[in-house]
Amino acid sequence: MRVSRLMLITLRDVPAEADIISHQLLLRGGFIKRLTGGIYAYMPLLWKVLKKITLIVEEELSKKGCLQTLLPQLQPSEIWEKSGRWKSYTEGEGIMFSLKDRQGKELGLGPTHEEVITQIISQTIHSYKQLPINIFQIQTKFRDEIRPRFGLMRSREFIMKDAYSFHANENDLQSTYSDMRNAYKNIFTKCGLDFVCVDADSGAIGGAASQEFMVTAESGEDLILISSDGSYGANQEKAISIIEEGKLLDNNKPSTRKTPNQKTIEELCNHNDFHPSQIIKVLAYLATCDDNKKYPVLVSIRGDQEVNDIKLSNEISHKLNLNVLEIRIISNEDIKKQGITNFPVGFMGPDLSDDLLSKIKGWEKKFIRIADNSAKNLKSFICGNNIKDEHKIFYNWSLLNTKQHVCDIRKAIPGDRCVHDKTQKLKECRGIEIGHIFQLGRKYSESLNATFTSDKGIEEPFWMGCYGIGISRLAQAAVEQNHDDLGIIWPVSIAPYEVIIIIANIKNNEQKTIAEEIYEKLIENHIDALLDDRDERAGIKFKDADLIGIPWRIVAGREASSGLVELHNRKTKVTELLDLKSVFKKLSEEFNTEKL
RNA sequence: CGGGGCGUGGCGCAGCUUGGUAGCGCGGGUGCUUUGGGAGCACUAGGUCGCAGGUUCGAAUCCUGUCGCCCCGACCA
Repeated sequence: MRVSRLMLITLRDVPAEADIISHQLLLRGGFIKRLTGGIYAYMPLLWKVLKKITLIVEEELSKKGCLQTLLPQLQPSEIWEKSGRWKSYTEGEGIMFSLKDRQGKELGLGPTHEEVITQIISQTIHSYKQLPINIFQIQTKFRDEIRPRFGLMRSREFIMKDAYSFHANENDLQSTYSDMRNAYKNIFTKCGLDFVCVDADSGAIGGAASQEFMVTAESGEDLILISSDGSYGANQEKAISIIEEGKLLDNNKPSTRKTPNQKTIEELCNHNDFHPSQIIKVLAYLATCDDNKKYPVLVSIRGDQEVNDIKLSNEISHKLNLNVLEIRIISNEDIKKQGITNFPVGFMGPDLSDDLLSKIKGWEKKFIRIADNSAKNLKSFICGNNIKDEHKIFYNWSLLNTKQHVCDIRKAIPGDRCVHDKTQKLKECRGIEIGHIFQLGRKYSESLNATFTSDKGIEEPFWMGCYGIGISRLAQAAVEQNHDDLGIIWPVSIAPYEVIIIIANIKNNEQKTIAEEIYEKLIENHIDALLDDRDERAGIKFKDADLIGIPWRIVAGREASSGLVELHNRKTKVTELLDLKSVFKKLSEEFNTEKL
């Protein structure tokens, strides 16, 4: 391609809409153009990048025996009703765009395709003999994000690769899952990215095991925790760790103590000789579920620890067998609105009586009581006495007449010791999620009644897996990770063009001739080359080449008359003055091309 | 949803406090000079000042409403 025909419009100033470097560079280089909030046009240069990523993905998936398809984006509400996701995806903070057609029938714009593919597979596949199946598509997805931001990182319309696998049994699912994990590692390595694979929460998709692939970058939206040896990594939403030993509380006689106005752990410790790890912190939450009911939840956790809301929300989901749409701390306003006068905020114990809820309207009248292991494991502790300005001290669980659901809802933090190896500690880094793989199990096949006949002649729901890659997000993540103050430094494998040949002075015929000769030879040898034939000053061409991040630059300039050109590497910034033969030799080594 | 900020040629901004119907830099076009790191000079084109009301002799500027965009928060007792 000749730059004169490339529609290359670069900006010197940073557009005000962009905040992070990758977004700024993509805009300045003319890779993307915003149409409206969270919706972008992929300009020709970026489309080349996206196609290269796509090719790598297709090639690696094809190696694993995946089939490619293209599924409808407009989807009827019925299949989403059946899977139980219509409400949670369209109401409240749901992310699905929904609309009505002229008959008044409800449709959704696909944010993902579990429902569609499950229905189609169940209609076409009937026997275990036809399994397993692993099928994927690369296409535009729509999500009405609460807050789109950072350009392609969190946009409302984006390109995603999603694959779905169907199996006769769990073992087979697990083996495909691990196949796909390897395929993903190959894909991201080929794309030239630094990434980590971490344990993850499966979120609204649901299912059992799930892992995320993260491109490490300062601006990442996710906090990930990694062991120093790299053998354990998890999203903080999911991370587990060994809790620091607390300070043991003396085994004194249980009693109560007046603690006027000491509502917080800090105040309690300041006024008494307590350590936060000796106190049980009790938090009242309100969970809104997809049965339209609001459930009060009483959470107990050791005073020096924090609650992981995702873990908490998952536990409630499991316990009630419902989807939790929203979970939040019960606010003073809630209490006021409900007309409860004696709610002992700051002085609650795990045994807070359900009687408090008796007059409440619109909430369930019993607390779901959840105790984190950290609280349950305390032999002797301090906790609220359920009366204003009073705490129980030197108490133990057998003295509290209460039944708790005991589990792990503790937030792991950097510095915690690792479960797999006590000598290692978790360190934090930020990541951009570019891939996510799930073992869905039979959640969707059961709800959508998608079955096959097993080798025993019995109808069984499929075992399913699903595997996503954010193609457009990956492109931007690559920029976030690979740039300098001059612009983008694309990894060669996904660069829009591999080589740019600059004619320093277009009016100089020797330069022009030698540049054209190089250009033709590169094109002949299937090297993706750009020829900057614009009638511009050399400086502009250098700036543009750097900004749009072409990995190799050849300059036909001053030395053209003696048959020499410059070969410059964008990343290493090494420049060599070479004759044509040497240039071709070097490039043929770089690109594994025999002919050059 | 809540809070904050911003809407003025393609991009970045000034003007608004104290009303008098738009200006700068970049970019575009033409010409001359220049020619290895976003050139210089001259000329030139391009704007219903987001939109709708209102106040006023007169509104980019003041008032009301509305739409759009960006940022922060979705939090512990």
